[in-house]
Amino acid sequence: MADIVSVAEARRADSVGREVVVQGWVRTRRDSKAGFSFIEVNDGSCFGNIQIIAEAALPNYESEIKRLSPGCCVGVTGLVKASPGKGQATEIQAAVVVVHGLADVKTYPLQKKGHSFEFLRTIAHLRPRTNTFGAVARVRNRACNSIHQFFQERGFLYVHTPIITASDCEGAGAMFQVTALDLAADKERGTKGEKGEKGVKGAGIDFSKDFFNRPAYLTVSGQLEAETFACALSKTYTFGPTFRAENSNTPRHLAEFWMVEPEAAFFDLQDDMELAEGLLKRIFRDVLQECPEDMQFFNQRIDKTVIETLEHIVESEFLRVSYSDAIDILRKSGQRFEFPTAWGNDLQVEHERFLTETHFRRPVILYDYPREIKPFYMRVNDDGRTVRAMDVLVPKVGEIVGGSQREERLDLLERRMREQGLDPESYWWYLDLRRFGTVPHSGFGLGLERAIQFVTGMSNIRDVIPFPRTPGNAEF
RNA sequence: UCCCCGAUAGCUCAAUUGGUAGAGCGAGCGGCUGUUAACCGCUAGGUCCAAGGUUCGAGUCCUUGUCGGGGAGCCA
Repeated sequence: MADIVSVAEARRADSVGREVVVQGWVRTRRDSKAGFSFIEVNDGSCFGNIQIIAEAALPNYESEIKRLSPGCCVGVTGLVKASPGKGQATEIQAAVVVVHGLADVKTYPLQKKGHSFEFLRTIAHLRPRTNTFGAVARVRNRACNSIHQFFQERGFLYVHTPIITASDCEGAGAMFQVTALDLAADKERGTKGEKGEKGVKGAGIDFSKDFFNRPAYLTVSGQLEAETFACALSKTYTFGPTFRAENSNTPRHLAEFWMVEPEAAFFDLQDDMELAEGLLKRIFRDVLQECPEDMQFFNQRIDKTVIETLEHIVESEFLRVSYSDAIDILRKSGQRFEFPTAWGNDLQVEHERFLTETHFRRPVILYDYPREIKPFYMRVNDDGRTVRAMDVLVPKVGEIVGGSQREERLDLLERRMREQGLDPESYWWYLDLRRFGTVPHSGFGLGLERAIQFVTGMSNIRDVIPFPRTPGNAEF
């Protein structure tokens, strides 16, 4: 009886001699006048295809097999043999070829040739069938697995923070509002009655009658909620989707993206940096080891330096440079920058690129930023002018991790909130963590897609998430 | 949101100073072949993004819009 096996398994040399069934989608078919056809089948289990030898003697050879084209779905029963040709260790001599579904070659959008990523984005439902997007999917899966393993092995608890949140002031950018109200109907009412309020946000809408009796939003970060669990269970992390309604149109931004956010009690900024460095190295090492074929592909077709870069990073220490030292380096560099490099200004992309790509040529962790340019929850240093923030910057992608030691002192935290125009009242539960058994703690956020971009060398973030959400784009 | 660039065959792209639309790949047919981004020959295939405008004449110049790319801001 034939075993149902993956293409990955059938490709292994030790499968020679086995009677197997493989199932997948046709990539190409080449006919030989010697009386048979080569069919390449891929099922996503690995980068490579399995080559099927289909003899003309098969009963459905003329009726079906010779009509097979890219995109058709087949199941093949046959004997795995050592392949005499170049390019593959094994092939399958087909005894039975079942055609599950044909794909009309005139209308099927994917061809044997390479397509531009811009075009593939317009057929996001079919692009997983391409080499590149299959490889991205496998690498992304591997990275997610590594993230969980990394934290689980270190005793971090996976906490599910809410997707819908009522706190509209997490300070990480514009939010998507969530409502169960019929906004179209409410808008009509509003414009009929009070003409003056047209155009005002929420005009004519009474959110106290909404589902949550208040305005609600999609989360921009699980950090504040994760802190509540860190202040009880010590080491925690969240890993889930986050949403930003910013009108960002860049190859590094998405409206919906996945973020890893560890939050750990008794961790200071040093511990936080070590944790971030360890996590990134773990992801890189695992992907290199576990996805060699996919990485080889990225190295050949996408970015000829990715493997070398990742190997180098895994072996070397991330540099740690204070914000103040970074400003000194930039000022003394002799480089001309569009934006001034004065102490107190936030670093611009050009500055980050100079540091990671020209000056240090590797990942850098910057820390101790000016308090004015960082959010309220970051712990103020003894100098009073900096906070314990840290950003991990990598070449090309830029900021991949942003984190900090959190302010655990109630009075200072409240003062910082008022400084930034926030009302401590609305953060009563967050402040309770400092009121009752406060603890030094730290955490960071890792943008999953940016990490995948860095690992694969893919230049546009829209091509490392299955279904990208960006301004004006949610077709699939 | 701002700046720059682009949109022509199914895909990737050409088209001179404004003068009747081209190639490669893909597709169809034929040839050849243990092939592997196969190869060789022939054939078909176009609302030149949309709407206005300038002109005897617009793929080409102008305006507006839509979509895409690059850069910037916001950030992860």
